Amino acid sequence: MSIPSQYDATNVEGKWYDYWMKHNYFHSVPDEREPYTIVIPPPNVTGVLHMGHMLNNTIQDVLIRRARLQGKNACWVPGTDHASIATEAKVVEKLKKQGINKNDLTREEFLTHAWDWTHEYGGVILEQLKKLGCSCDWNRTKFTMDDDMNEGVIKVFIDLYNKGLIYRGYRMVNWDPVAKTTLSDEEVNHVERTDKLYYVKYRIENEDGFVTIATTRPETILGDTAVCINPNDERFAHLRGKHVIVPICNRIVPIIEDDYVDIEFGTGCLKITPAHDVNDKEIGDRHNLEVIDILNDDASLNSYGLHHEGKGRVVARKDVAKELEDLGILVKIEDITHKVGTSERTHAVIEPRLSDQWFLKMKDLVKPAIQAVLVDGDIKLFPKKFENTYRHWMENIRDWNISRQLLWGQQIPAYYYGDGKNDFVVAKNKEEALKLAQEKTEDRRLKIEDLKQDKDALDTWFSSWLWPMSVFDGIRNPENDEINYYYPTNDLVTGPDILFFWVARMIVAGYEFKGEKPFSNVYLTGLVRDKQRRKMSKSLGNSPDALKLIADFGADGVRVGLLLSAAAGNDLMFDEALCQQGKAFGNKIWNAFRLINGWEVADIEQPESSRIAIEWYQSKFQKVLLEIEDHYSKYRLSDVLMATYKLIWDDFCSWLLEMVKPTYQQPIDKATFAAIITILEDNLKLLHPFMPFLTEEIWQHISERTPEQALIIAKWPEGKPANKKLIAEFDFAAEVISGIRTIRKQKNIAFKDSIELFVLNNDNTSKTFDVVISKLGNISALHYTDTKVDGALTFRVKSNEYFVPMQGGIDVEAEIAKLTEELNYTEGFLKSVQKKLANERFVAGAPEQVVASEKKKEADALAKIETLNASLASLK
RNA sequence: GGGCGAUUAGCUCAGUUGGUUCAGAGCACUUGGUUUACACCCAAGGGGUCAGGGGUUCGAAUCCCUUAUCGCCCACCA
Repeated sequence: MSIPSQYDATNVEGKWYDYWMKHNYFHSVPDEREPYTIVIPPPNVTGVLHMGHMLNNTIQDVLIRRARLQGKNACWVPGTDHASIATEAKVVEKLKKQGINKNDLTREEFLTHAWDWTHEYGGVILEQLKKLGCSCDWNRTKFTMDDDMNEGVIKVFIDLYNKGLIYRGYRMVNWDPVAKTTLSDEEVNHVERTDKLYYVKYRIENEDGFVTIATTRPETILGDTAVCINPNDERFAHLRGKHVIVPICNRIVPIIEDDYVDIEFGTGCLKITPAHDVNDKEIGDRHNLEVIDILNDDASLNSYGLHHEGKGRVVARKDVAKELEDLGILVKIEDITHKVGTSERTHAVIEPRLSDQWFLKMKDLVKPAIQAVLVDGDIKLFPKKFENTYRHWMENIRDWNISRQLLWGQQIPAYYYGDGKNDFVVAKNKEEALKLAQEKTEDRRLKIEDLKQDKDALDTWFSSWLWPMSVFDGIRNPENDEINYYYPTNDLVTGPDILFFWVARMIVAGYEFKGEKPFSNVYLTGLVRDKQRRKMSKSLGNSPDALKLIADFGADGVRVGLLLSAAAGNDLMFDEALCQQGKAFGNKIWNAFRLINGWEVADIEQPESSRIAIEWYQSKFQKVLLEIEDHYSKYRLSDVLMATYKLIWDDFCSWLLEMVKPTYQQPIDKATFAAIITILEDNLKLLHPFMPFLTEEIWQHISERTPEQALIIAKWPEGKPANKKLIAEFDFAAEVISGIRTIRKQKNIAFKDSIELFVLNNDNTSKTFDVVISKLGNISALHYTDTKVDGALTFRVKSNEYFVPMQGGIDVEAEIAKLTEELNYTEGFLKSVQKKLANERFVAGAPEQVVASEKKKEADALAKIETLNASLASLK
């Protein structure tokens, strides 16, 4: 059988994914084993795989595969999110292209289009995750708008309403005029912009005087219902109790006094537009001002805009400014840099707007969630610094606006039966609603046709905050076997951008509806950026095509590339070169396998060098295994990977295989071969979470395996004590070999030419690895000596001296120069150590072992100087 | 405006409670190598006042103060 020298991922990966699927390894059902559960952060149903998903899901797959190898009942629940606002926007866009206006459609018609769209594009992203190797339990795939999920959401809404936590209120909300819906505070991003600040004169009623106000939104002048000054502002004392005339609309409005006004800012005089500013609304409430809403739902001006009616707010702003200028009351325009609220989804500038919306009271709900993370530590955030962010948000939480003026989503289960503000009931369907309404009104004549369901849908996050429970049907059937087995889940892997949207709210929901945390650990990934630190975005075009990357480097290569430098919470500077490194690593292991696979095994005696090499590697493996476990426990996955990488590349390939490798065309002994196979298998287990395809491929090449023996369900290596002394002895031997190689290089001695080596063993070093030194250094004879060897090249390891005799003598000058340099360095080092030791306060103040170690350093340096001087003397 | 975090080799980052193993890793770089596992490779090297300044200490990348730069989160100043 000939095996190609290049590992070909493309032909291998599909094969093993199919094999894993066929044998149902990803599927989990409750049993007696310890569960290990992850619920996927559901991507938007219509989304496509991008770098963020790749990173995120690779991390989850690493965790889930490791748990599986550890013998836990690993369950990774996949699914998608209906993403109300994003999906609805896409559907509206698509309909528009077909010449269909959303407003011309009935709710049912629109939803049909939306479902068509969902069925067409939905799940594409899940197929892409399969290419990445994600071992999700696909039988459990959920969608946040599945019937059972909807039921759960409605149940929760009713429950919270009945507890008095959900209320309907006429409030100032964030209005997205593009999506034509309200947004929660969390969906508003404040971005810095430079705008114009307009100074406008308002004439004082029945006087000649003016008062000047400053505004960035002159069009809102049409909604002004007062002008406000600070009661302590003496400059405006003469205005108290008077009225001004609002320009353009000539409305006569009072001058009011309120402490809110900052005397220092602008003109110290503020126009009040209660319908379009949060603060103005509050001031308006305090002073009983009229509220005049001048905007339509697309932010164009309504009839209060007078002759500007119908203009969009941007145009209206310009035109109003022009009109003010023509009226001669525009005093000046300044540039101002300030933060403007924009929509998370549409990026439109948010209009503060008054409307009837549904809210969830958060203050009490949040209490157990604060306790769990910040006091009890039941839930841990990685990295920890996010706990501060979490605290700040939780402690300043405001009520959650959960209604959206959208069709795509769970419709709010409130039914109106009359015209009054409170003429509604909340129920899971019309029949129940009718009963409740009849009871409430004591009017038995009320009919189903009299009920009208609230048009609004719920915020997407109002369904996804239940995700860890609802995927196990834990909302509808709170005590079912699945929820009791899998919940609370173990780890959640997601980006910090949805810490508030999702993570915090899931914690809140977990305690409220299940009385328990939803997960124990939260791993917050960083953002994937390009190597110039720019965010990856469609508009910049700097986001690599995920599937192309997999095609070029293999899923294993991409996974390694992503995780090589992805500390929790740190942004990831992505560079294709990292995937190349991952691919090269795969090839390296592939070739190690080829080497082993090519050996002919014979019933011959095991060489001592092989015996000791294997013993050493077993210890080294254990040492690294311990490090790896420690890194896993801290979610330091790139450190796990790097430790595995070095173990396999350096220790296994560069050292162990070279040590046991038989000479060309010679067979290998049985004992060594068997040990090497076991070692290779253990290495594959450690690597499997990161490179699942390659490792399974090699695993199955090593020997015939039944489905029960597949690597994906193999047993994680057992921890055993490591022989630290042996590892230290090897490290010493490795330095000796390195010294030999240096001399070979300097003197151009080819490896195939054997050399002699003399050792002056000042250090009383163990001889355990002499056979290895001889083999890897191609030493014909290794002699111990009590005296220096003349006419030889030398090097030192610790206090030992090594001599390589040279035919035709050596370059004395060069040798002297080399020794002199080493002597100078050592003397300088000695000086610094002695200075420390001469300091009485150091000797008195430092711990004993620190002083002892300094003394040892001193002794070592003195011994080394002595040998160096002796060598120099013999050369001269 | 408030808060948090960062600044260590050309790049990306480790560095846990100040002291053996503290100045490290991977990549990149330099030099040499057609050894029959692998050039996606092997071997040997070079490279850092630990952002600047001050302080505490016998001793500081590590603790404190300060300056600078960058990033993130929160916030209704027209």
